[in-house]
Amino acid sequence: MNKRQEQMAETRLKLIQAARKAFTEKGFAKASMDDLTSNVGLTRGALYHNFGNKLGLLAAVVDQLDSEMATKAKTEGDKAANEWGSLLQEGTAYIEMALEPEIQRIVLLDGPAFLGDPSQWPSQSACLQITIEKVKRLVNTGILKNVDVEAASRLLNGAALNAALWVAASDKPETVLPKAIEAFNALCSGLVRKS
Amino acid sequence: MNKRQEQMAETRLKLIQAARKAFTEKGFAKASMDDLTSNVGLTRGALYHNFGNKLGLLAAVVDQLDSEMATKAKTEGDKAANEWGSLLQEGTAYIEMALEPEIQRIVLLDGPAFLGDPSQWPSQSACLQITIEKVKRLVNTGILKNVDVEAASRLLNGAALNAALWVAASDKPETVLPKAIEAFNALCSGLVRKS
DNA sequence: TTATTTTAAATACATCACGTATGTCAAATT
DNA sequence: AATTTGACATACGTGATGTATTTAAAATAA
Repeated sequence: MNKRQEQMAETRLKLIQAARKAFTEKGFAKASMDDLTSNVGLTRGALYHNFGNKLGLLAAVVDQLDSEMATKAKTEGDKAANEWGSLLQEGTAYIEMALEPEIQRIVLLDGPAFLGDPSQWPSQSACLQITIEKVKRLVNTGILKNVDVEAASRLLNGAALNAALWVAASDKPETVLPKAIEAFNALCSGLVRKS
Repeated sequence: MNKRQEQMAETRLKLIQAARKAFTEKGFAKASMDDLTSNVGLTRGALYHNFGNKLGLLAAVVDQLDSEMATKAKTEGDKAANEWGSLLQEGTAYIEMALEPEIQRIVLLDGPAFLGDPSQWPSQSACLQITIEKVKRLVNTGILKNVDVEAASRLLNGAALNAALWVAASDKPETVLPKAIEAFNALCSGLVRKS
């Protein structure tokens, strides 16, 4: 790799790091690009050169977070004993991740508002893809009803997201979280094929 | 009522109308207050006098839309033969309403991003309240499992919302909509107490 | 090694939107 | 009829984005 490319990769990392912090703390709309760049010893020149504009930077940040989420969800899901438990585990993991301010603010709130529907993002919402894969397998093995895979996956993700928003905004998250997970599991059971 | 108050009420209506239009077309962030006020023959002076700031105007608009949604959902739900069907009907109505650009852009995307968690809005999300009432009654009559009412309601609302975002962003909404509704019904059935 | 070209990033500038401070005129009050 | 209130307009300051230009360092070529 070039010395130039190395340098550039480093500034991209720096900028994304700074953006994650700034967007989380101030929200995308109120985060100043002058501020966040100077925090890592750069100027907006670097930012526009690397990401085109403010939205481009947001897209890059969302992409990074989304892929981190997908990895984590998959890891957690794989810990379960069977495929069905795996779906529940992934959902739980998703709810818990969505409690992190970084995820919530950037991916769940600002992301859709400024970049539009997640399924049309460049990253194509890796997180949703994971759920789709899992549901598809469960439908194919006959464990789940024969519902539309993408529909069911999107609904599950949506439910998990709202659960997380609720938990995060509540006074006592630790009390509310188990209730959210229980309700999520109940909803999931609605997809099971009746024996 | 005063002549002055009459006038003021009229300008408030005008501004909210203009805002609904502008926010829907450009999104909250990119909507210019100079533009939307001049569209109804006013200036930003009127806006700041009546709503304090840009966020105040958004809150007023969201409040209006939210209460329209709640009314509609209730009306649709009341058409059903029984309480259970009523819940499904409300959910369906919610999904269908969320297809309207106005609802989607302002209430579902910009609202949470700029005003925060819907349950903490001044309107307290009338829409969610309706669902909570319905679920509460179904739990009390023993039709639903003994899950936490608010948790279940929030998850249902979240699922419906994401379903709508999906349908709206799809190429053929008319094909996708029934799939979304079917999946929603399946999820709901997970809340039913086993006989 | 030296000269030339590329290019990552900085700087300077134009534009535009928000919010505040001030002004104005009609309407309500006395 | 005089005075005060207040709904809205106007003028201005601040700050943020995006673009055009410049700089300087690294890659390439001679």
